[in-house]
Amino acid sequence: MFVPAQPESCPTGAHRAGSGASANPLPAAAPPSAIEAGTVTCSHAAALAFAEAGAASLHALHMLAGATLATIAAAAASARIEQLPRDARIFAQGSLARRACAVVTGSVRIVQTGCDGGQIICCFAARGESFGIAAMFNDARHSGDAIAVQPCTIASWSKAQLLDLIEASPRIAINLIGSVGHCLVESHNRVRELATQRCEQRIAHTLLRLAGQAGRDAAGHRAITIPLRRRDVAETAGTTLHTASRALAAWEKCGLLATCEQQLLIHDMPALVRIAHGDAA
Amino acid sequence: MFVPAQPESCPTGAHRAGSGASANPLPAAAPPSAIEAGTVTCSHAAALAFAEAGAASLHALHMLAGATLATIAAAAASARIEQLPRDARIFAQGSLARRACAVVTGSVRIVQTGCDGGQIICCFAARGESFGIAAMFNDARHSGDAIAVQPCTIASWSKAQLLDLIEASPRIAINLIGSVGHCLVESHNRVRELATQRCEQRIAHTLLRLAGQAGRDAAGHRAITIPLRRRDVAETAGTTLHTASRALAAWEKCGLLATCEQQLLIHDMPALVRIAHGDAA
DNA sequence: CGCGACCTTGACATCTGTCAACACGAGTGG
DNA sequence: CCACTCGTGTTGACAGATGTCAAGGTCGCG
Repeated sequence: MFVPAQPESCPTGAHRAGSGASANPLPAAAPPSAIEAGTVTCSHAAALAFAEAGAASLHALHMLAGATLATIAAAAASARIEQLPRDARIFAQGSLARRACAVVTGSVRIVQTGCDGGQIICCFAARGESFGIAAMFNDARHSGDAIAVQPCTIASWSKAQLLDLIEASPRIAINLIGSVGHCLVESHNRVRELATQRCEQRIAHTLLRLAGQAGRDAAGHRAITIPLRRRDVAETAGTTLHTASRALAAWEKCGLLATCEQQLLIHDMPALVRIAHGDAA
Repeated sequence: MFVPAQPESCPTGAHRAGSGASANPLPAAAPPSAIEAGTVTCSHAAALAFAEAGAASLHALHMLAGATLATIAAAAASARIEQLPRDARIFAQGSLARRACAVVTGSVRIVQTGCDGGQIICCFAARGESFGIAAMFNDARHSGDAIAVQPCTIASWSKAQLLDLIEASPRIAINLIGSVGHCLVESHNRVRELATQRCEQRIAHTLLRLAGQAGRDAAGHRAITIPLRRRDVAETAGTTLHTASRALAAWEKCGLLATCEQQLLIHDMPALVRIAHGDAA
């Protein structure tokens, strides 16, 4: 359409395979690209349950916000709905983007690996959010792996199906522009933070963003509902595991936050905001 | 639509005004938000010339790629087309996104300023590209200033007009998703580079990206048609003026590239690619 | 001539990535 | 049951890249 050529940087899977660095070879355990291969991993009973709940659960998808009931029904009819286990790979970096995906339940992380082995987490997709959209509409390849952080229910549509839905209800396209646009704005914020702020500040920003995206309020604290390893925090904040670990350990020590079963609980939001602003330097 | 709340980070104009850092107060010379205010700065003669050329020039816009002649005519009919001088501000960070813009001629840079005064260039928009889209479809505020790098011709539509166009031709929405999606992919690449690569590599990547986006081949070299100050390179690569200057000066010294009237000429692409890959460490 | 915008260069401090070692729990196989 | 491996997290020491501070140079312009 308007992408003149493959960009010069090389985050593609093909390159990655050729890299000698191999900081993170693909986990042999993960089934390759469940969605792409059409490998439905849900049990029969679960499938039935979700067929019933199907249209109902799609109501909550952001891409269908404001759509008519007829549109939602049409979307539900053409959607492929799958249940995937933790760590399943939904699509692979470098593969052609054939399907648009949305998270019905669970959460997904999009991981990009550079040809030098450097990894970052592009973003997390939480309940209701779409992912894998950007590449599809450019007829391009996915710029990262999509991995199920938790057991997930994922809805997906082929490009043709999605185009049909859009033709019938441009509202979906509007929503998708908003969705991708929101990611873009966040990404630009991350770029600025990476370019101009300290590690500590960036980690704080990362937590605040995640708390805003997938937070749940509880007794006196706010919990990030996406399970996070230290490594995830590091790769989202654009630093190393070591630095992230140090910062989080220090904050735990002074009671600012706590981790409980890979869930982060933020006890003192104002303090975190202050750190993010660089006030408490 | 689906943005729960304003993110915790604070790149908005309002914050910026309150910041004591003020590394870069707004240039007093620039007319405030020409497009927003409807301040048409083109001469009468120029206006006439462009009214004639109007529909013709819009053909080249990526957002109208593949659209029918009728659609393009409709777009041309509702578009506001303006000529802006160098350094004009097309919209301001923090202002409500009311109009979708596209570059007919010239080029635009989108600059984001953090509340701490930190600045980055989110992206450049070259001929044919759209900008200011992401924020508009989220009913949000612009995440950066849009500044004319050169004298520009800018087409713009109100949200209502654009929605009408999309209703009539969903293809436009598809193109816009692709456009925003392409920005997103590039932005993720930048995030990865910032998080994992050295300054030199990032500067090299920056130049390669710009050469791909707005390059012109000439006798034995490739020229970046967007005028670039050292500072622009630095803020695009996510480093300081000083470091960027050092790297570029060194590369000029060994004949890898040259600058001529703010135009960068790359003489040895393969070498630049090698540096970007980190081979020539 | 003075001033501002832009660029260059040098010296230095320090943040943070890298290397290394260790602890802990879960799973696995003997 | 034990030994072992693997993934994950923590901590310390250290070097080096790069931001910061400082000074000066060039060019265009009023």
